[in-house]
Amino acid sequence: MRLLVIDGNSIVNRAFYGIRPLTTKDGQFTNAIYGFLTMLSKIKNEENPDAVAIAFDLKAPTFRHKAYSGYKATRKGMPQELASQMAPLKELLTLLGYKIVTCEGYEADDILGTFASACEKSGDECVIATGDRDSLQLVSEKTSVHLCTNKDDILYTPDKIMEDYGVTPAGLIEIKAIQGDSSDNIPGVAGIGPKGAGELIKKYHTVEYIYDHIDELEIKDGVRSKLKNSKENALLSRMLGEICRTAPIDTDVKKYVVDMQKTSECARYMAKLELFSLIEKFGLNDAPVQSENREETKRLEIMTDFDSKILLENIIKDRKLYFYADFADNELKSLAMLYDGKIYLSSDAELFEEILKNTNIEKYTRNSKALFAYADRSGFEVKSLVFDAELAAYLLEPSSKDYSDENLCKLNEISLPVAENDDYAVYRPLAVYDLLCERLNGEIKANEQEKLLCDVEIPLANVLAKMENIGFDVDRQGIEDYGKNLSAQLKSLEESIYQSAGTEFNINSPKQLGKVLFEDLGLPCKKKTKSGYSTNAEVLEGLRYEHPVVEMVLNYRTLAKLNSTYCEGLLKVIADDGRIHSSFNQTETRTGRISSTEPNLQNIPVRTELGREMRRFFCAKEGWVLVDADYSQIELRVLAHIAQDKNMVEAFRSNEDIHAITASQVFNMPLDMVTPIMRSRAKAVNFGIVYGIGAFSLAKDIGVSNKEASQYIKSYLAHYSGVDEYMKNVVEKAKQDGFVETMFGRRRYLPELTSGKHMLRAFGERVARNMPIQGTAADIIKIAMIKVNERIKREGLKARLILQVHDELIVEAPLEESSQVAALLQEEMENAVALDVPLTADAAIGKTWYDAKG
DNA sequence: GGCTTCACG
DNA sequence: ACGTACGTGAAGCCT
Repeated sequence: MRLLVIDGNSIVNRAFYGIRPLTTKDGQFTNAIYGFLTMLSKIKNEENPDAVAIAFDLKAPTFRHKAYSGYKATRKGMPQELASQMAPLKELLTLLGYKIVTCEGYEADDILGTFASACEKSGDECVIATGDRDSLQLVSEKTSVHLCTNKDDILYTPDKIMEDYGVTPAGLIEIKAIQGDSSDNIPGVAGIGPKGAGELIKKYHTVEYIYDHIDELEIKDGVRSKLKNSKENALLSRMLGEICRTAPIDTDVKKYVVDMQKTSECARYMAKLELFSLIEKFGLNDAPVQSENREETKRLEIMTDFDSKILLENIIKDRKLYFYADFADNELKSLAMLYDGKIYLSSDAELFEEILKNTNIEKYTRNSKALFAYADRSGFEVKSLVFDAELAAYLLEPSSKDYSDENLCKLNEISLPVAENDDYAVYRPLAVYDLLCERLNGEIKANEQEKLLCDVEIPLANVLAKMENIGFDVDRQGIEDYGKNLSAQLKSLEESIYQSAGTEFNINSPKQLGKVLFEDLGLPCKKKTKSGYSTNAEVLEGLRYEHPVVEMVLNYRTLAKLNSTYCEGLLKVIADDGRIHSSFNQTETRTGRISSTEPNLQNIPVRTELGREMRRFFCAKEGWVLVDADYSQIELRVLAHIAQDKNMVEAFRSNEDIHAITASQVFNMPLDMVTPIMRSRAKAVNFGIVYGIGAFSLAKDIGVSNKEASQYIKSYLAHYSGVDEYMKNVVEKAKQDGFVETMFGRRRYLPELTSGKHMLRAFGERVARNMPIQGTAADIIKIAMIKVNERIKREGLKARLILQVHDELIVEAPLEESSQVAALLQEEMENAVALDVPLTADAAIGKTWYDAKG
């Protein structure tokens, strides 16, 4: 037989650098994939092999995976633009029926050498396709090398090697030992290059012979002394330069016969990568249509009458289960399991618990937070939940609004089976859930997001489930009294406003209010909205002294907000247990933060004293206290780390007031001369930088001229040059990749960057600057939450995490645990990840949220 | 259901 | 010439 062995890494490099950058609409680079497959097709046509093996190096893990355990961030090796194509390429090759060969501890070269030797023994023919002349040493009567160069491909046989180099293939190893190879860290003999090495080997054949007869050789004394000086290096190089031929791989040629079965998947995958010309090249044109037709005729099979025990045994044998669970009133309503292509429906809570608790059943599901919550209420832990399609889809496309199974199937072009009964229609996606999960998981792997999914999002769902179940104790009576007080004040304010304005109108209607202020009273209008006059607080502030009614309206607004959103709003959602159980949404934000709804506990007032009073009603239960810890300047610290800004890193290491230091840098004066005004301006610049700043908005924010504001920014970026560089680079990279990412590989795609509209593009650029910072901070506190819960469990405490507010965690703890909890909370938050700057968190203890917040 | 406003990080 | 900082959720008005 004739075996073609592809040097995968070498060919993919050639493809990447040889073909202009190509990307899909959403920014996935595809030029290396395209180039590889084109080259593969050409080589196959020319060489006509019976079997094909594709060898790859096992790539070193990238830094992100190590960051979780505190590894310092450095990335080397292949550029991201190429690295991001490796996984999709391998997936596609596999779908095309090729076998990929890798081997722990061995490089692709060694795999080539091993195949060559094996063919030698078995009498098969071997053709090695590579772009790298290193492999020429493997040439023999049975092995040829198909060398891909920029111009033409050259086929090397022993004769061709003799013609080009004047030595045998084995002689090439000897030449290399003397000549050296800087790219492989092979030293060779100092001062002798390819020409000199070639002459020596042509004459004396081996390095060993040269050194055994060093004083008898007919060579110049200069060359002799160079050889003598580098003897050790030369002998070492001789060893390093010889390709290993004994990698532990399967060399049975028959196993590498190409067998393409998944034609339709191939065609779809290529279509997804927008490589339409390849579909034709590989003859896959008709594939998708056929497969759609086949799938459409599939009927949904529902099983309702079966023995739970037998099914459970079968599932345990499979070690894997795809299922949906639905709940009603905190009870299991239906459990739908995919087994043997059929849907098994059950409401057997015992079976459900057996499955969830079983470590040997890998569970693939959706809405894992609800599962965790159910298990938490029932008093057991879910084990081996390895995949959640919603969470996976969120990591793949965080800007999406619809993670329903139907939509995910649609996006992945998976057609659903037909349901004959409407009641069962909801299970249609479950019938193809194995396919969907496989597809999503493949993409997660291709994006290198497995750790983010398995070590962050899935465990976090468990933490959030427990937080929702526990809830936050509130003082109902307190809120009611506070609300009554507000209502009374509102009533009297309302009358004063009518009197002052000289007319009765709905103060809550911006439209009516605008008419009264700007038409009836004739106040000057500075700003407009789409639908009329703007009456927001900023505008009203400006009119405060123009007319007494303005101040009253401002007050009215403040009180009305407190009353309706907070007093009335919160009273509506107090549960029977006297606590508020917010929902924490894990797939809502485009940056990786969590959000909170019904009610939103992440925007309880704090900035004004009156509003802050609300927090007195959020309390710990009898005999317990709240322990509240928040990160100090987490986003700026993340920025210092990501941008690797020497100055800013130093500032944080000094543990001084960062805004004051910034002021002293921007205003160029000693730290003790910084005034409060200067500090507050510097603080605004720091915030602005994180948000992707413009001079106009900064000027508006701190009330200085546009010119002055842009001066601040200029000075800031001059002092923090690492930040300046980061801000430029991150936008540049986002334009190339089509997305930005956090330290942990969370992505956000930015189609805005390719927009022709200036506004939209500028927005995309600000987001590119902001998301890696906000997102990394979000990743960090998520990791901290998981660690805090693990720690509390490990130490056997009763304390429990009840709330997260982006950079703040709240734990409810028995009074006697409070100092231990405060210490562990601070410790886990500060050590959640290791950055080049310290992370600091401050913890405080109190009976209510008001008291516990620093 | 879109718009405006305002609460939080 | 454009319009002006990132990320959320809730309430109320109005079409």
